[in-house]
Amino acid sequence: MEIIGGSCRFGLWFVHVWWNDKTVHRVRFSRTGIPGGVPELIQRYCAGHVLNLSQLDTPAIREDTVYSRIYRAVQQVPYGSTSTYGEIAAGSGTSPRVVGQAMARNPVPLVIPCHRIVAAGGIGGFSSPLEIKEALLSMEKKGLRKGVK
DNA sequence: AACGTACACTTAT
DNA sequence: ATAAGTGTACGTT
Repeated sequence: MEIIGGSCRFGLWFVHVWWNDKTVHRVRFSRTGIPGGVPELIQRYCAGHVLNLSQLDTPAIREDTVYSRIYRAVQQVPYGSTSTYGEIAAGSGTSPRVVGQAMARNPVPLVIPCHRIVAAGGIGGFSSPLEIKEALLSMEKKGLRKGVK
């Protein structure tokens, strides 16, 4: 099946998604939108609904590699909570530094919620503006508090 | 194929 | 505050 691209709004940014059916191949953030739609789940997530995007399928978690193991561990982190690089490392049999690398190269943010992984002593980093990581976390926190919205 | 360097970190001085 | 330790990837020999 052919991969289609689309975007949807998230706060000040646009989320670009390349996907087909229930499989998401690539996600990235941008200041500008592109034509086309995104999976309904992602649309609703961006609108503030409390839902776990890890139910979406992505090739990145199917490989038999260290990164895939890490990504699967990251997907276990529930909406609105956070984990640390160290914890993910322990859970996937590697080292924190590697987790950082995996996050930095994450092809599908949101689907693999790398924004929920923070440093032991602070928020840690983010490839796109750190602002986005903070916005996502505070949105999730807010969503939990309110129940749904 | 080996080698050096770079990392979105951590833990121990 | 600083440094040593960590596992993997990537570019350069």
